[in-house]
Amino acid sequence: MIATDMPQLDATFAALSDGTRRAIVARLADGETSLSELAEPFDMSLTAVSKHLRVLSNAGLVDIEKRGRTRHCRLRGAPIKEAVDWLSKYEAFWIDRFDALARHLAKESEK
Amino acid sequence: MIATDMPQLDATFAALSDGTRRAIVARLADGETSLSELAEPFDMSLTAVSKHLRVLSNAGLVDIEKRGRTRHCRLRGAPIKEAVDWLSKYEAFWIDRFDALARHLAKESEK
DNA sequence: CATTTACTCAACCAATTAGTTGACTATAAT
DNA sequence: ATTATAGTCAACTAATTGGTTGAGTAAATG
Repeated sequence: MIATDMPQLDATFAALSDGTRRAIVARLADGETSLSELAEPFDMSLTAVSKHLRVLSNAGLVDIEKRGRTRHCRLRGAPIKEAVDWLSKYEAFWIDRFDALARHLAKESEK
Repeated sequence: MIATDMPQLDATFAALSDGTRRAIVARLADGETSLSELAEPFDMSLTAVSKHLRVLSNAGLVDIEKRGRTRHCRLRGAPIKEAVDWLSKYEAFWIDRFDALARHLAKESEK
């Protein structure tokens, strides 16, 4: 049998498969914010953005903290790291040749 | 406005959000195979696996070549690289602390 | 106290997804 | 020529997704 059952990875990749949610992640990388501020640049209802945020929250990508009447959102890195770790297993397929060459030469020059 | 429209990235992350498809990717990293061979370990119909493979193919993650009556499948790295490149922008959030500390110390010691 | 702000919640809708089965086509093997 | 293999295609189903609106709650402000 093959390990197909990795719900955290499912959730992370699914969360990142939507442009609005990736934009939210990008925004949160610049600093914590409230939902309203997050929603402002998007051409959709606050409810819609709230739902996207919940998807990110369920995937563990953002932390939502109730502070007074606003919700403070913070980016969490752990799931992103897990995704990168998974993708890294297939490095051989996506490392571009210049990179690969550069690394090879770097290793050589260490000797 | 924010760049939410990156259909290739949408497709790549969506394709990778399913365990069966990730298992197919993992299998193909070990070498090219036919659909039947790919399908063998899974507890689902050949049609179902064929559909998963089509999702991967549409996302550009695998290349399907008709060879006689079998389909030969090969992993393509470019979309994976694009995903890694996107995720790398948020490195600061997922680099683990030992790594981060090590880098910090390395930089300090350079002075 | 009244109002505005920052949300949540429930109900609904249309589109997509992940799976099934049954019928079909094309190639290879006996 | 017959049969088995490798796979596609169409039709169906159940669940999920991404969006909407309208009503409601909780906290800050006038």
